[in-house]
Amino acid sequence: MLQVSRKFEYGLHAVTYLATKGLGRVVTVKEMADEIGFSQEFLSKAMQSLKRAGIAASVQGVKGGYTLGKAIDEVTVADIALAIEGKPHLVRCGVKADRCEIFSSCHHRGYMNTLQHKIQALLAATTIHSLLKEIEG
Amino acid sequence: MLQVSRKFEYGLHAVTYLATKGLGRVVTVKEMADEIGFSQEFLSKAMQSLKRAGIAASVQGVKGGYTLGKAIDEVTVADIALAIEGKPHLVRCGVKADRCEIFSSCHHRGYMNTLQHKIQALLAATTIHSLLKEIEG
DNA sequence: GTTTAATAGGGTTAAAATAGTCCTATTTAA
DNA sequence: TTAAATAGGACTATTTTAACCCTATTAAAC
Repeated sequence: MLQVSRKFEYGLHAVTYLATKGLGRVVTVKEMADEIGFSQEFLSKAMQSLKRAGIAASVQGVKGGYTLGKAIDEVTVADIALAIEGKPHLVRCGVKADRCEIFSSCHHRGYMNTLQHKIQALLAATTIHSLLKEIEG
Repeated sequence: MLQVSRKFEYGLHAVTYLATKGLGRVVTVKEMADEIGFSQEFLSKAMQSLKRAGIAASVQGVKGGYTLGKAIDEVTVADIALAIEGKPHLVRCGVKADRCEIFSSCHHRGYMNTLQHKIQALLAATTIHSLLKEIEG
């Protein structure tokens, strides 16, 4: 259905939230979940993915939490999608050839691949910095 | 995960298959399923959707089947996606506001909407005619 | 007229993906 | 030592997608 996952939406909100708080400020998952308005446990998973990708940095222990791991003009929406949803596959055969019954005779692969790259380029064209500017007006 | 549905893939293959056969030729679902290589029953559903949208035309009864309903330069990949998957909703709140817990406080809606429109524009930029040229080289 | 091969489509089941929860371990400030 | 946080594995529930089954309708051929 060409829809992003909720986990991605959560992650994007979290990153923009962290960004408005500034690079230094350590924010707990609880605070973000309360402030933005969704499930703490699930947001926590998104944060772990963002951390592994270096987009967020974490501080463990009491007084711990998350901060941004990179400058806001060095992270794009595509990076966040990659961190949370993994490599994009517009069509099944991208995941694994044997996912498609007609892999060998398929004529659309070239087109679908370029289409996917173009969509990726759209996501990569927005940095958190530019997204914030759009939000704040 | 930003992936198109299999039904859409089926439909796109069917449309390009019909296109190579020419506007006049009536083709059965069985022939297409055999030739392209997938489930007749499921492809049948895709064809019904394409027919409702006017992209395919049908002939009932013995010797019946499907033909293209429009000229190949008047149908875009976006039209096929719309016919088969319905109106696109990149994010849940597009489907229905109450699908999102934070609808009223959400800051990303504007961006996600423009992103969606850009993706639609990508799909709308390819007609069956241009897709065939790409395939046939 | 009857048979046959096709589309039309409702309804149900099966499988896969997504979302969400639970539990335990680890870390570190107080 | 306690408490508040991240880390992450394992499990469950929900939703979506894919597939299947069955019956009706249509129209050519006989």
